[in-house]
Amino acid sequence: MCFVHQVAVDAPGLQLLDYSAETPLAPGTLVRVPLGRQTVSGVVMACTAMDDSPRAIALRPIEAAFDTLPPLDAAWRELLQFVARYYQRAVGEVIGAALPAQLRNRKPADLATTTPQDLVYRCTEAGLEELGASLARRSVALWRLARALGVPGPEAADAPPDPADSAPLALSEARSLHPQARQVLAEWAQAGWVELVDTAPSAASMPAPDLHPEQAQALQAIAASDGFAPFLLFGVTGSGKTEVYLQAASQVLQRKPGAQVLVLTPEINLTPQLVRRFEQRFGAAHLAVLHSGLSEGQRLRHWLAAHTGRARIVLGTRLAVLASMPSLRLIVVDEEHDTSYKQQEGARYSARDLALWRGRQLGIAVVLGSATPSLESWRAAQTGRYTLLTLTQRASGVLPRVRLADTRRDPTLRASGALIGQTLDAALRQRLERGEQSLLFLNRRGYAPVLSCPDCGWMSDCPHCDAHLVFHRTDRTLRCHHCGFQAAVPRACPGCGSLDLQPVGKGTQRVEEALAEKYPQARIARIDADSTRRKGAAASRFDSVHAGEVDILVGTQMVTKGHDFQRVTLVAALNPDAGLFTHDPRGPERLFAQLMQAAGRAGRAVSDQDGSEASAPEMLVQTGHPEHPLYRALVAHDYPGFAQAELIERERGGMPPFTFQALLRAEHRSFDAVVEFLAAAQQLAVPLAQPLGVTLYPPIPAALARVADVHRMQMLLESQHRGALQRMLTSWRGALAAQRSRVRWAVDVDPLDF
DNA sequence: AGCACGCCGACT
DNA sequence: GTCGGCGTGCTC
Repeated sequence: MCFVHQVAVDAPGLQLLDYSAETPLAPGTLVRVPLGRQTVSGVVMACTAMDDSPRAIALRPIEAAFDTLPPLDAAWRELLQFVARYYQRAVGEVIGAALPAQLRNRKPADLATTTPQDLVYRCTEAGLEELGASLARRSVALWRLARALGVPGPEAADAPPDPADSAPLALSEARSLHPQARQVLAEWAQAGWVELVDTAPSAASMPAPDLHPEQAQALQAIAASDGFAPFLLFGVTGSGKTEVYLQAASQVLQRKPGAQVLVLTPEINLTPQLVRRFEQRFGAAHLAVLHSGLSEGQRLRHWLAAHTGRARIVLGTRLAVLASMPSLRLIVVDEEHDTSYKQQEGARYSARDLALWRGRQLGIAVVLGSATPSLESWRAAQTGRYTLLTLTQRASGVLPRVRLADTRRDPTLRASGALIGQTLDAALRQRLERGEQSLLFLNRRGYAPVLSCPDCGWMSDCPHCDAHLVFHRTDRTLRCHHCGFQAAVPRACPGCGSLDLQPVGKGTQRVEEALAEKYPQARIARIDADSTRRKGAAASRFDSVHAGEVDILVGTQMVTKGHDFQRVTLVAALNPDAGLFTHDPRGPERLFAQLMQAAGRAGRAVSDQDGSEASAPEMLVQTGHPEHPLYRALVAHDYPGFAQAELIERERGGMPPFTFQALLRAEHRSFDAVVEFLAAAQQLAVPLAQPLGVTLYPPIPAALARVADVHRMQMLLESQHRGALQRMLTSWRGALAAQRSRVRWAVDVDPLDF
């Protein structure tokens, strides 16, 4: 007697494969199976007794099972299959995205050592006082450990230690700071410098603050819900959405022993404050974090904590939506409009949409939070599919006043290269005089987006992409932000030999330089992808802003996310107009969200020196189109009005959320090959699309038509009905695969970028 | 994705 | 005469 197991194997491009085993294995069991010459991990999806019917392929046996692990439950397996089906990918590819790499390339025996419960240490008062002095000056790793526990650095040796500095440190984290962390911490515990924190699942470790009436009402609605209940929590920055998440989570955990909560956030490294609040409320031991910045070891540990139910709260980025959570009872999606929830390679899933799918599957509440919801969610709330919960009060001060500075009437901006108009200049000087902080943001890093020759019109274009090389002044390079190409700045124009090459446009570096020249007394910091590439660089820059060591902060969108700057009273957008006139239909929506989010960074500064009242928080937008409805809505803080207008446009244009879309993307080094492939694809699509009422659009070049010498084109499909589009895609995909083209292609369902 | 097999250029 | 380039095909 023998049993056939259908296994989802960790190999992109593969559907379920059949393997044999002497004894039946439960569905969900993680196994190691032979695949060609190698051995890979997989998940048993089904098991049947072997019949006598002859098979085309001889079965190979399952090599081993991870029998110390609980099997993946039916709900998770269904999720896996759904993602593969809906996003038109092989199951094997989704497995690769969902399981941590260490599960995928480890043997079951190796796993036993990583499963014991994480230990969490905290510094004692004695430790805070004495530990620092005991450390050899040169052991950087030991200092890293000590600092993580809250031990003050050597420079602060004179100041009395503050017990509030003590921070809990999990052994799993400590290992990444010091290779022998286990031993070192054990020794420190012996010396009485650190103590083990009780990590038994118990009541919350920090009391919850009182809610204001709107928050209480929202919490009440979530708590009272039964079955699948999607909520849109609509509230401006500072209106206390996070506190609603925390207390909703807390209620769920109290109500049902062992229950789990999933909290999704766009980019975890930009939202340390959110992580900290969940840690403080529920204790680090009950929290698992899942994001791409973790080491493989950490990733495995946190994944296992979620899978075994040890973690009560799982906080993570989009990939966390695929985590195994056997007792999931509540899902929160913070900043639900954020486009980083959409995976942009491989299985192009939307974590926000999958969160809703899981919520429906399990019959639980899903809370989507945003100050500027996606139009999809806003419409769902308008039509009653989601329950709208609104927070209008801002706990931490008033909303900043938004002012539009008309750049057309500003003589100072006439000069070529001028960046700071009169209005902004006055506002900046006022902040500098009062010792308050300002935040300037623009969407270009580098010094200038392009270097150009005024004589012959030559531009610094990337030889490998259809994009400009960006001029970086600090190291005098021209860099392609798409393929990484770098070149030295040419001495003379390659076109005509002119020596007068000019930077055109403004990047963060150039703004920083202009500010330094204009305000020599100001302390200026720049935060963008270039200045924060080093690990921890972003955090230390944000810290110095919080500490008041910076007067003017310049950055890209990065600075508008996640961080509350209490001392910032002025936020300025230097040149956001480009976002108004893109060909991207979601351009305005994104611009509005970005500006609103930036506005939220301006808090009510508490003047700490002489007790005088701080400036009222203000946002300034430099624009040549102050009459534009988007800016009008921004000034009025009127998201609903803006959304209403955009939705009317969308409906008129037959665009999402009124239709459903899919994109076939194709790319190859040979342009002709791509054209040929898409022409064939279109031919195949016509007979499939017609009976289903799916609209086909002709192939067009992608927004970035060439990246690293690879040509990219795409073709759009649209339908009134999700189901019809799905059926069309499934059969089309089969026909395309049968083409055996050398062109790389993939279907993107519900695409965000065109 | 790996990892084969499979036919064409520069080396000991 | 080989070593090896990566194009295409398969993995139960």
